[in-house]
Amino acid sequence: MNAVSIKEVARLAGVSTATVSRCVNNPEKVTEKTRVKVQQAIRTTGYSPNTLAQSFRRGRTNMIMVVLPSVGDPFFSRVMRGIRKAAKAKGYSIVIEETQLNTMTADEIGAMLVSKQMDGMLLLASLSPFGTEILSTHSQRRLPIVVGCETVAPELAEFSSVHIDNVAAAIEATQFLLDKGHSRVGMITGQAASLLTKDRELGYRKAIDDAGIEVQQGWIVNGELSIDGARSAMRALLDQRPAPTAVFCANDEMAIGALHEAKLAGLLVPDDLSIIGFDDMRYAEVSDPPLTTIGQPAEAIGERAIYRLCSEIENGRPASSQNEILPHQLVVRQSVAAPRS
Amino acid sequence: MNAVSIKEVARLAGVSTATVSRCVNNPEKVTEKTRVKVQQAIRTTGYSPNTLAQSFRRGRTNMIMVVLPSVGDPFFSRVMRGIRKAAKAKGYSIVIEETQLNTMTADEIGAMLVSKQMDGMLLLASLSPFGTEILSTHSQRRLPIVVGCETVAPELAEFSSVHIDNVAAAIEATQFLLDKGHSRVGMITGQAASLLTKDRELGYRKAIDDAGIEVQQGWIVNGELSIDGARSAMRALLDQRPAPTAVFCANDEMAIGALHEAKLAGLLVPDDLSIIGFDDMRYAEVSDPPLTTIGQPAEAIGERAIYRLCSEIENGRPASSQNEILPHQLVVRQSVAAPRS
DNA sequence: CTGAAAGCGCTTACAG
DNA sequence: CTGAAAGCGCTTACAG
Repeated sequence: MNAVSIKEVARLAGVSTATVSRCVNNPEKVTEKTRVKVQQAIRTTGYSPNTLAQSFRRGRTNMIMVVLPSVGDPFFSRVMRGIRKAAKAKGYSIVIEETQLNTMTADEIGAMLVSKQMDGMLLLASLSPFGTEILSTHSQRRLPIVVGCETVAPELAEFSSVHIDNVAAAIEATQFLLDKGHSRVGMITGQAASLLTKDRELGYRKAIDDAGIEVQQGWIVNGELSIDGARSAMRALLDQRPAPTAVFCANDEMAIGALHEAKLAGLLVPDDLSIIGFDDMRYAEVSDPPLTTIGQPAEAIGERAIYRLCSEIENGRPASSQNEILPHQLVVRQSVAAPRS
Repeated sequence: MNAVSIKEVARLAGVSTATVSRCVNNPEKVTEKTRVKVQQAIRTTGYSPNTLAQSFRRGRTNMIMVVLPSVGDPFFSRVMRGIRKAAKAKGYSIVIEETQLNTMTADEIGAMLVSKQMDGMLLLASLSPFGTEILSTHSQRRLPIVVGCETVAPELAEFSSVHIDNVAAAIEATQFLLDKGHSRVGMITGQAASLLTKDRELGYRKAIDDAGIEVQQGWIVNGELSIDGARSAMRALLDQRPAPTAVFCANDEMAIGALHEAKLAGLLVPDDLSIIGFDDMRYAEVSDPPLTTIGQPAEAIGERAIYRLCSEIENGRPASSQNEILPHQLVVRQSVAAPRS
């Protein structure tokens, strides 16, 4: 049950613990003969250094905490791939933390970051109570924090970030609907607290506005970033008189729920109703009809965010935050058409 | 950047570090007066104990490692909910580890388990090279390991597990197809290495067999547990002459890919082809048509697995492993019908 | 109730 | 190249 310690290895190899340590960490500082002896002892005991003690002693864990809203969100598959790749290349390990909708407050996350001695944090989730508190508790310590995917909250402005231009992407999505000839365009958005959807909402409003259309009361509905929430939202949208002929959903998860609900209501998509999503998660391509959406360079976001974070860990936080904007892409499939008549 | 230590708090409060420690961990062992003084000092310094040092000193991390195949797999949303709930109730924190298809060998996982001083591990993924090595390296230490969701590999038989009866569930799913009148039933399964799908395959074979039907060459195709893999698999299935009129997919992810591919091939589901999935992940209900599938008590699996693991951590591993079987449930929706003609 | 002291497993100047 | 020794931050018998 309890692991072998360095002492036992030292005893078995007939050397000091310092030498064992060197063999493990700086083999070049040790004679071949000693090294062989020690390696032998390591093998027979099955010794594996106590990371806790190592990190404790070194004052450094070489670990990065990745905070995401939920394991089980398909969007993060690709982001994680980029994260793993970059972390591996830079020699860090990743600790995944879920915030699971307000299960964890900013204070808890912050305290955990410090108390677990993480070298830095990649924040892929935005909780509303996040901003100021994280700032106040940890900003003085200048803990390296990079924000990914999410737009940066004003209170988090001092941290660097890596994401697409959510406003521009939302404008593009909405404009695509407008260009098809739609004039009544609804939107299913996320909780008011969600920064992510706030920017997408901004883009939507801007596009509608620039088209000289007034956003009607009831065109923007909260879909709670979930399938079920989006289904209710879609019902509300369809109850409007006149109802929108096209709907922009702030993410694909909601688009899939909305799409289903529209079909349940007897509408043909895209003939009777056009739907556009956001994210291009892997289920978007195989939905019926395949979903037109905004593609995010998810893997690149993860990768770039880690590189940036590592650079901050190694060189300290830059004087001013830097926002790295990666290109998005409109993915045209079959859930959008011109309005009827 | 570097956190405040207990020393500084002690100095500020004018007490010993031992007293500060007591205030934090056993407040009842300290006078009210001292406690107030210390708490004040803690507040002004923003002290938060170094978990590393704590765990190191205590020889115990109170952490459980949860190993799952991939972040972004929607099935685990609900499992994680159960895990979190139980872990919180029992006072453990969770460390999530992804294995991401062979990115990590059994040895690495095992070494990590020991070196990170985890109190136990919940294994929700099965990699083929897992069994024996984990066993050989760590079994002597009797590290508490519980296997969840997955069927237990023979080499892992000494560990307890919590899962549904995959064989019975697969029989039920296949039987449902048979009962509708299908006689040519194909299956899209996972990699040969996947234990999970091996059991489901077993159930499928048993049901077909018991119906007096011979499983034809080419009826069982590897869909690699992915959407794309399942799409290829479905194409292969449809190339059969005569082609199956119904397909059992070893999980919903593949069912969704297969469903899409069937529709692309011009088939009507369920009229021309019936499809049944496994897992009842959240996208199953909103697929078109809604997917008939096997529902797993995902949250309960997570919860029970953690309780079992905690009990092993606290009371030691039981002499013989215990397998806890939770009830599954056939969820009838609209992707299955009687065969044509 | 409180403090002085030992020690968890490791690494790293410092001598030799 | 190698070893003796100090010390990372904390907790916990042991005295008092």
